[in-house]
Amino acid sequence: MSTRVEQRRRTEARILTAARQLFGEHGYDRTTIRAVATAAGSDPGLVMRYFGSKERLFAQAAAMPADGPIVGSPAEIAAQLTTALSEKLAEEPAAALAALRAMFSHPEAADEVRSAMTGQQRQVAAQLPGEDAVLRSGVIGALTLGLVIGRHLVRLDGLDAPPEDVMAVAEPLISALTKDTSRRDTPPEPRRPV
Amino acid sequence: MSTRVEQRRRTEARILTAARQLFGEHGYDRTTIRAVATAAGSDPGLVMRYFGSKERLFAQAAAMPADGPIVGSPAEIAAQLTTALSEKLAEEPAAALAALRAMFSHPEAADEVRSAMTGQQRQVAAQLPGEDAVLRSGVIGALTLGLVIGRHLVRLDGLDAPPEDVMAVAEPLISALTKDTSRRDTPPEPRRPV
DNA sequence: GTCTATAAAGTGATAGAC
DNA sequence: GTCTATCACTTTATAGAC
Repeated sequence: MSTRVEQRRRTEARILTAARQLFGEHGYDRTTIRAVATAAGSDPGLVMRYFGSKERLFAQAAAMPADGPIVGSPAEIAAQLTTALSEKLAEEPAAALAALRAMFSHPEAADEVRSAMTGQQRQVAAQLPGEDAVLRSGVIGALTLGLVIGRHLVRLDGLDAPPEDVMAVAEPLISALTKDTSRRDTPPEPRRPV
Repeated sequence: MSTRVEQRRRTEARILTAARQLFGEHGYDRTTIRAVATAAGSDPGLVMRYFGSKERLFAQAAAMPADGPIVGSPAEIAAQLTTALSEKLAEEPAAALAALRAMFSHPEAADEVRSAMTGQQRQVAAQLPGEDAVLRSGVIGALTLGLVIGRHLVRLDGLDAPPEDVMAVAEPLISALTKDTSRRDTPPEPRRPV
């Protein structure tokens, strides 16, 4: 309300945005409170005062926005997973990227990512047919992880194509993985145009 | 030859093994020269004397063993990629895992991994049919990356299955990706037994 | 309330004792 | 040749000046 708390809210938001970007670029250890403060046009003491510790600042900056619940037939599940992935490829999800980059050196970040992914995978696996539903759901997770990391973090060759093009290749894979694999092995069938 | 250089060689090997494991577990920054020395039953000064710097120690410990050249028809390429992936899932490639974990916070490690993967992807893409060969080859890379990371580094749910089981799910995907996607979209066809 | 100065701890690297 | 002691630096976190 008052200009005081308004100003503080804005500073906090600036700090969080700067933290998200720096954690996402350099990981946990190499992102210093000093650098965050400078990037946010503030100062280290203030960052500590607002967030208490580097760890708590990270937790707020890298909180993974949970995808909504995924329910329906295999085809519907495939569609929802495809849409979610498509968004993650198109729009550089800053908080998730910070968590993803940091997870390889900062165990707390790994827990955050793992619990988010495990939650979704279990949910999906429970609705998929086949004895290997858990495994297939794990492969969907791996594919998603690989595509997001490969595009935004590692910048793998070929993955810098327009999101629609990437999804045109990924969608049939996800679709196939939502069906019972214990009775198939032939690759996708020819279709029409590109 | 002499016991002197023999002993030294063995100590160097012990240090390298310890370094690989620790870099693979904790990443670059959180692996200290002191910890490596202790794990190798040696001492920090010696590690520095042998390897010159932490960066050079890492470079030797995390050098990615290049996969052999990949050539042939799409089906042959798929088979070779499948075999290579299968090995990476079965045997915990210590050096590669060190490079993979470190790459997210240590740019030098990222270069190492990226150049290894890009080299292989370009090679594969050049031999695949279709306008989107580069993209499909990138998706193969992302899938491979996701599976290796998901299994060994992140321990994603469902990916702790026996390597053969994981490959039974992954192989049709790789096979599909080696074929021209610009004319397909239907998922894999039903087959016979599990 | 905001920021400066500093404390406490841990790092890679080095010099020199054995 | 091997290892101990230490340097120079950087970090988070805190205490207190404005």
